[in-house]
Amino acid sequence: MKEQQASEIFLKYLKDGKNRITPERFEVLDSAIKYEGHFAADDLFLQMKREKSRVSRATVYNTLELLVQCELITKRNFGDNMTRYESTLKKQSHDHLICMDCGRIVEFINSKIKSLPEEISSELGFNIESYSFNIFARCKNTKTCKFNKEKNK
Amino acid sequence: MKEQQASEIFLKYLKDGKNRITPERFEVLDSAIKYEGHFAADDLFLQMKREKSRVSRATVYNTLELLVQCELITKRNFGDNMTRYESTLKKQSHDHLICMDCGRIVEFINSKIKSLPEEISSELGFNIESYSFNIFARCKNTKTCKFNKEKNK
DNA sequence: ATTGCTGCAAAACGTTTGCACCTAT
DNA sequence: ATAGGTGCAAACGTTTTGCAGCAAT
Repeated sequence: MKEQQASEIFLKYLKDGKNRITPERFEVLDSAIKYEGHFAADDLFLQMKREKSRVSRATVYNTLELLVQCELITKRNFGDNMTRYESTLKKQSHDHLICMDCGRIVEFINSKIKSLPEEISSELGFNIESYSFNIFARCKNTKTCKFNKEKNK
Repeated sequence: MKEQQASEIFLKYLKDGKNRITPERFEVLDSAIKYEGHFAADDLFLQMKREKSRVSRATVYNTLELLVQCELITKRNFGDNMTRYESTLKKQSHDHLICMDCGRIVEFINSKIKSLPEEISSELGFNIESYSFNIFARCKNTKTCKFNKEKNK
């Protein structure tokens, strides 16, 4: 998917839902797509602020929710009570392993997981919406682990 | 596992770790075991307070962490930025489906998941610590869904 | 003209911390 | 005697809200 397509999808979503089309919302979309890796809402807000954007914190938080709803970004939870987001643009669906020593997040794809969430939902009488599968682990080889929780968020 | 065994496990854990053995800590253990289903730290604190316990909020939060470390309770995250706990006493390991309409939490056991987290960790060069697998879904039959997010936490 | 969206600051929320006192060792 | 734990309140970091003004329809 190209960046321009993302704008089009967002535009369509806003129109269909009778949401207003504002420059701020597209600023947030652009910054979210540009952001490398996982980010908290406030990370994005601060980054935008650094780049002299005038978009407010409230708007960033609100817009991220809209972007989740039209599936341009994904919401993640790595067990630290902080919502993280991730653009779906360049990546296929994947899951995460979080190193409990250094906080590093490793993405992986495992074919055995793929069908499970839908299968289980159906069995239980539900329609799946999404799922999250996180593994919490520690590096076997501590040399590769930087023991730096702060930098790897 | 019986409740008394839990106290013994906790006692052993505290001694081995050179942590002090205090009545407050065992009060928290007892209340956590008694609590039906999943609970937030503050839920437990308030419940204890209602039952005239004098244990402080800080002690409840601290002790819950100790109980997680000796595996008497499990930490959960259902994507709402709130840490939830659950006694491991009466149940085997399981995963959760959360209804996005009513907030109901359905527990399930699926044999295909069991070995996956360890397998994947190992492949990636990590030692597994724990994992979380949550499915977010909506009731197919809306009649069974109470649409009451507040009460089903 | 009418809503809905925005920016700002303040409030809310769950959680953590600082500190003086206390208590298990 | 001395760490370490406790209770309390205040602080913290993330997120939400209230409100006046603004801008997309």
